[in-house]
Amino acid sequence: MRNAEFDREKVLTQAMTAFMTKGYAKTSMQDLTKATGLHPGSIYCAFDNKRGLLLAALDQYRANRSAEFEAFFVDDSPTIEQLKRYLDHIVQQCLSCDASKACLLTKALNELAEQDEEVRTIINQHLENWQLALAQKFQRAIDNQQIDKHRDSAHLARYFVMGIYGLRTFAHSHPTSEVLQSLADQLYRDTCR
Amino acid sequence: MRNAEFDREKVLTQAMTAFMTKGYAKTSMQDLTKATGLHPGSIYCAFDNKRGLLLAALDQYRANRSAEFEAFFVDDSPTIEQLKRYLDHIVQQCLSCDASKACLLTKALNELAEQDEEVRTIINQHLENWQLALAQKFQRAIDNQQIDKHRDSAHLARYFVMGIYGLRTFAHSHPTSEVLQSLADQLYRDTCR
DNA sequence: AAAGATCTTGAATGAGCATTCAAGTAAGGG
DNA sequence: CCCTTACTTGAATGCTCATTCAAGATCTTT
Repeated sequence: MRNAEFDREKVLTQAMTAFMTKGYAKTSMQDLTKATGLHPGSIYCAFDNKRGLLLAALDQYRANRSAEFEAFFVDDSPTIEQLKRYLDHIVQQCLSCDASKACLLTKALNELAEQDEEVRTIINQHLENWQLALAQKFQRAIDNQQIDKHRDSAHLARYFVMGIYGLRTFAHSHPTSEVLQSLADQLYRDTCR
Repeated sequence: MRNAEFDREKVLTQAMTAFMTKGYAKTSMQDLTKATGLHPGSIYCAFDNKRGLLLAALDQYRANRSAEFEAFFVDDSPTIEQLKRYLDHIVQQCLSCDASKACLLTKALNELAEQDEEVRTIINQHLENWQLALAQKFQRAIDNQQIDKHRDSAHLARYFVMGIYGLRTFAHSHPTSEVLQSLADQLYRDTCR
């Protein structure tokens, strides 16, 4: 026996960055060998092919974002304040100049949804889990009387998600932080009050 | 002298469809010759290269969408009702199964924004013009006391645009028409009331 | 320390890509 | 009605791509 020498998490993080920066189609295997430090053979041994590497990267991206999300909801401040801080965090991501401004899930969905049914299904599953997790937070805020009890948590979560999709697309035009923040602030008002 | 034999508008419409369906990178020149009926030489003669064809297609797409937009605002019904009908029209587009569910501008922006500064600038210019046109409609609605006079038309237009970006992304997960419509309805409520 | 198992290496492969260009074809002026 | 001019044609070009694989390296077990 002999174990693989590379750090899977590190490799996937670097692949994620490459895919987010150039998109799936424009990221060549040569780009990926450079980014990951792995030789083609190792990539094919570990991930089958380029598509397999994308799927693995998508999965790690999902896990990272999921942990990042839950971290906003561990303290005991009011849920709507936690939601506000989460939203502000996304605004900051959108304003950053590195690859993290994009969301790998939506970027891949945009590029591959019409071409690859399996990728579409996997990404939609991830996005739906995120939406369901958000709905739970909204429900908690409703239960704690921070949000009007007549509102529907599932609808609020969908609207919140829609707003974040919109913010991310809007960020491509390099708006000022004030403009982006004012959009996020209204999104917060329209969902949490 | 001798004139070109092909119908430029028809060719660009077919190229648009190809780019919207497969994305820019995955649409090969072979795809484009099939879609347009033109031979490679003719395409290179008329549009320089694949990128030139995209730019020409983007410009016609912008013109089509601009005309489509203005058509919603020619009658003399209240502006907010015109805005509502425009939004409902976009929901219908998002629900359709053909290539028209995507927006070529945002699709190309997502794919090329980080790679091609000129394309990004051109697309952002088009999107900003759309946003400005929307702001004028919102201002008209404010002037006619259909919308609270304390609201800012530029902000409302940005929020409306953000919502439409979000709706389009959301549509990739094939939601029911009820779900998508309820999101659009809230977007309408949050901007027009 | 030697054998065996598994991983790493990176050049080779063949397919598909954007682009070119020289030959073919048709229009319109004289 | 011919000749110039321009457009059309599509095979050829050279490049880049994803993928493979046989040789080499390294770890673990005995």
